[in-house]
Amino acid sequence: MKECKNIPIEKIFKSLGDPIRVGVVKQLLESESGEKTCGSFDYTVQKATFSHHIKILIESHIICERTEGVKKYLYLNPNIKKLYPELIKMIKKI
Amino acid sequence: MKECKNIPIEKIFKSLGDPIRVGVVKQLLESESGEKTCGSFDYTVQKATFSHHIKILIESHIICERTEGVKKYLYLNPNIKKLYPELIKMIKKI
DNA sequence: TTTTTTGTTTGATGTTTATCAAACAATAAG
DNA sequence: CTTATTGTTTGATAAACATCAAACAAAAAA
Repeated sequence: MKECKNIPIEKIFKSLGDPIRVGVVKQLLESESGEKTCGSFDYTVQKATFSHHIKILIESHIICERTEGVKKYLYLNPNIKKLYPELIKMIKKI
Repeated sequence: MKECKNIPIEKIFKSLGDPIRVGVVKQLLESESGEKTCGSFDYTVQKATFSHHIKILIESHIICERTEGVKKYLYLNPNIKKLYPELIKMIKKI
């Protein structure tokens, strides 16, 4: 099974196979600036749980983070957009 | 989170978040006729395990089955192709 | 009728996952 | 220095998952 720049497709699918995680990506796509702080998302779990999901998205290289003071800004990995533009299209449809 | 005709996107992603299952879809895409019997796939697990993965793909409506005598033919769900053509494109890239 | 082919189901086992509460860490503000 | 804000880590728990071997089922062939 070929891989695209070390981001295997099944890992991407697995990462997005959870409503909270796919919700994060959707909310990022809908955000004006393209980035959001962890605390600014809509989610239905405890923040510890949410933090866990964010970690998974970062480890699978779907999102990136940028720290500014005490806040952490999340944004979509530009590589993912380039490698799998179809993925973005799909999630925008939801 | 909106759904497309009762096939929620995160369920699709979850189903495809496994190398064996995404491999099944890929092999179907590569097959001339568009369908294959269970036994004709390349896989690295016991047939009981493979059968389990096939069940998951069918329950998430990614593939369909058609029985002919003692054989069972699998093919991609035409609805998935219509609703998420991007998905097919992604998997073809692998 | 017996055997072969094709695939499923069951039961067991170990792993991974999602979740929470509580404690923690780092920065900023008072 | 103390408190508030923002987010992470840890430890525990229950559920889901991947896997295998063995038994099973249904149709076809011998």
